[in-house]
Amino acid sequence: MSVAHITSPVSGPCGDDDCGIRDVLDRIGDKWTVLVIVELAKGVRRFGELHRAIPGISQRMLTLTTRQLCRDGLAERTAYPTIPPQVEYRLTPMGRSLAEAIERLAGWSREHKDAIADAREHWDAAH
Amino acid sequence: MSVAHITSPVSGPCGDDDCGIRDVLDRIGDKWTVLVIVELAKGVRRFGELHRAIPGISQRMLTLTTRQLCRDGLAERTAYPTIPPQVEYRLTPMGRSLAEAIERLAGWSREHKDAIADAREHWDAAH
DNA sequence: CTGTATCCGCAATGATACTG
DNA sequence: CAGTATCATTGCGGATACAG
Repeated sequence: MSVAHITSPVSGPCGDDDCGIRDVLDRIGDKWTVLVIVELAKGVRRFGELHRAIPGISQRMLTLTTRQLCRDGLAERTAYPTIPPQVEYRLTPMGRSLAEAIERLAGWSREHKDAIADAREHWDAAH
Repeated sequence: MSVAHITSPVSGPCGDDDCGIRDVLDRIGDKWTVLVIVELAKGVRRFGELHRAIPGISQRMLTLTTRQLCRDGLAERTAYPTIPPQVEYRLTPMGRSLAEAIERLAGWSREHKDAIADAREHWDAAH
């Protein structure tokens, strides 16, 4: 019982009103999770397919990322005991709803990408 | 010249279709940015107010975070040369639109928080 | 093919002291 | 009050080798 909650400096029980925000970011704010979700949003994918579809990710990180998605109930893993083994990942309904929310954020990014780039240039020029 | 693109394993020019997703996360995926944005979404805030409103953040990280928000055109800084000095931060229109997008994500989190917690318990029990 | 197990470096963050 | 400067720490993620 009482698993060690060693690390929870900020993501505590939302001290004020940011309930949920830190939660999401602790879940998708890492380097690879969103990319995996986005790829899985396109359909069922095998381990190797994900690996190839997401350039730069290591086997290790892909394993860790998919595992956490499964743990959080955002994805499901199906292993076929064939030889060689074959494993499929797919989003759960909850995972798909998260994928939609992420897509909206991506939309924001696309809309404001240029404005941000401009702001940066402007700022960098003055500093 | 060809500036050294030493590190841009993923955040490159969106190799496939995830255009924008990595961009946003590179901007708000860190430990403090969203918290500052959310706090500023409530209104104008002074440096010290932000510091107190966001438990656990260090002066250093608050400085770095606000500065990046300004650089990206998401927030504005107004310094009054009084004694002691007084500095105000506020979101720009673009910053407010991002705050809204974030709030929607937070909404998702609140909606699915329990389901995720359940999924974790279930998973942890079986592993 | 789909992972595990180790080792390791670096970048992000924290802590502390100092300044205008 | 609102930073800046510096050092210490830590944990994420990369590389590599190995396994079922």
